[in-house]
Amino acid sequence: MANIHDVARRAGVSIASVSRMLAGENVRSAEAIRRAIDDLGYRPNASARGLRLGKHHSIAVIVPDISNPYFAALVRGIEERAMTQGFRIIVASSDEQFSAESELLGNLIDAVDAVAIVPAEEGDRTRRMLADLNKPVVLIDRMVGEEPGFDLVHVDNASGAKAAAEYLLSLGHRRIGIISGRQDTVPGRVRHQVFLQALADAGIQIPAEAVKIGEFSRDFGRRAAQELIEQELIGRPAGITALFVGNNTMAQGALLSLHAAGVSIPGQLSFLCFDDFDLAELLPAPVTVISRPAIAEGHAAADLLLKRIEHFGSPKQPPLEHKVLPVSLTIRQSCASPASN
Amino acid sequence: MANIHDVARRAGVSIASVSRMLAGENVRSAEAIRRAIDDLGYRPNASARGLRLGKHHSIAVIVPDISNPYFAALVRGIEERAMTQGFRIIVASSDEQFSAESELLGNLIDAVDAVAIVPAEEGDRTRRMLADLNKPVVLIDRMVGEEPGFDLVHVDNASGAKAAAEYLLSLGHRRIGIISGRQDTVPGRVRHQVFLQALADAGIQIPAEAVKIGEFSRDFGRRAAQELIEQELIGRPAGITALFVGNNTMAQGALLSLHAAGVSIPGQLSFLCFDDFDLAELLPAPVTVISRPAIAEGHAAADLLLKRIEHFGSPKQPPLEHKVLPVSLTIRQSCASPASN
DNA sequence: ATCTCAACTGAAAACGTTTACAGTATTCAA
DNA sequence: TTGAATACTGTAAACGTTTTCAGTTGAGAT
Repeated sequence: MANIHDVARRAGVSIASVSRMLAGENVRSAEAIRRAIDDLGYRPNASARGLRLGKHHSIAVIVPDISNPYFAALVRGIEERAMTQGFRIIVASSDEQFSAESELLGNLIDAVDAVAIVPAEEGDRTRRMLADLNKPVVLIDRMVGEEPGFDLVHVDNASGAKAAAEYLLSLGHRRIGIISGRQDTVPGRVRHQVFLQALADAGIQIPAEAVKIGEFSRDFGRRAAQELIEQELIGRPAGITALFVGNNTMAQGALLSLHAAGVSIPGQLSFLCFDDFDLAELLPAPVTVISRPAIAEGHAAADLLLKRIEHFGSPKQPPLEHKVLPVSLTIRQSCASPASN
Repeated sequence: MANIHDVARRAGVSIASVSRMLAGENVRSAEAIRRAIDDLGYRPNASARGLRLGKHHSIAVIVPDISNPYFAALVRGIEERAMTQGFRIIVASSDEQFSAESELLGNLIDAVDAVAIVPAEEGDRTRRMLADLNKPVVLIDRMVGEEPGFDLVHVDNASGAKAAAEYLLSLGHRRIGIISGRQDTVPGRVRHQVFLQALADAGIQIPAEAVKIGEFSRDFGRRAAQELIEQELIGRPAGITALFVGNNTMAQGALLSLHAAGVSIPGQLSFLCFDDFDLAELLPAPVTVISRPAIAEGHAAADLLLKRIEHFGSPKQPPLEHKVLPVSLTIRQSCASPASN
């Protein structure tokens, strides 16, 4: 591989001129240099440049699982925006594990200028680890402590959960079940609590046995719905008439169980979940959802990061931003008024 | 950020000793060095190391679109395997465009040791571009020319298409429609031709108007099915009784149209497609598919690449490998015998 | 013809590593 | 106690850039 010296020699100039020409400065022999570069197929060495500049033009993106369509879309959004500024993204999946996450970051951190992360854990050790990185960080979707000290991109979980509750109430539901994700995460907790609060405000209390809390996983969704069925809370006169599920993966699992048990939606049960998903509209009962703008979240995260990278190290940092993106209730056909009984 | 000199000074040794200790060699002052490293929080600089070694421990992964669940799973497979060997992956989406792809690669190539790619175009210019990279390359899912000169990971498209045709024939279908992807790609071409050939072998000919060829996109699938409906080829006595679709995204689009038109599956039309997809089993008629092992493809690709990286530059390269992974017919409920009429 | 100023140029240092080489300390045998 | 062999150590060069600093060139004004 040709290096800058080869180019300089062939063009009959010093390496400084080549470097300057590449940087866009005025150089007398620009034409000769350009020709030499073409002839030799020269491309500046990224490591050398990174070493000299202390920059890498890369962003680490850590998500729990890249094969989850929501995170894939998020990554795509970050990628789109970062690319336009000449940044590349290095993607890694944490598997929702703090240990994997911190190891990943340890390996990656020297090769990137900034980190976009959907943290596995929202505890203080995550905050400390990220702070120790000493690089720009943007937190997506989740939190770490009260005052993380990083830029934030969230969706409006509270409004979404409230809208869900009010929609169900407006249809006349009074006995409602809920399947929620981990309460040590912002989306899990906010969606859960706001939904319950909105019901409480209307004087409705959910019986404890109709509340399921666990992992944000398809498998937990499946098991939780299965339990509800076995508890005879679904499809019975005294059972629940509506079910709210905290995210799309759990919802898919729940749907699997409900389907297997032959529960008719919305006939026997109204179904509503957070996060849209592919094909939601094709199901026997197209699912009504609170949908969120995953790609836009990625854009927002990248924008925040890019801005911070630009000013990093300088005395006057731009103020921390907390971007909250709107969600919307997408009404399809999985909810109906409860059969009067 | 502390560098190796700081560590050496604090431990009272030369930088060479620190470097050696880090490399796992025997060093008398290992303990002191370890302590100094901890105290200072020293981490070797990746750029400097990359510059010196000419290695980066990264793999570029180029897919058409990371937000497509199939590619996301593929990436995950590559990631899983690469990670175990201490390699990171740099992901980028080409949007199915050669220009984007080559630009991406131009930017990335100096920062990676190898490339895993699902090429946007299978033409010779792609082959040339990849060959010019002068780094290990593995082609996934698609081809570039007859003799690409790279390692290959494919799924057994031919067997899958054949199995699909034979299954439909065995159910008694004789008038069959097909929606296929771009014929300038291996998956598009092989699936299309083998399916047709298998029918031809049974003496069955598909009428030209029941053959739709286009992009591997949801939108094309939607339009193609819509055309079929408007041509009155579906749901009419003389129409087709079964439809084979070349991949999952087109299938989802087609399902959208069919659903909107109120076509009952498998009552009026048997439906079968290549590639499994999330929720396929939850649809009103759970879709029968030819499923492929996306994660395993990723593993295979990473293994090939890792092996080649290891031997790169040395005189005796391992021979080029072409790994073909099996697919399987997953029978659900979208296919039935045609109503006799 | 001379001077000033602007515009450009090149040599060299620096970024943080790894490693060849030459050197020094340690061990062991005699 | 010496010598040879072994084990470790440090110096310095190299990787390919960017950038400072001190020139050099050329244009324009006088």
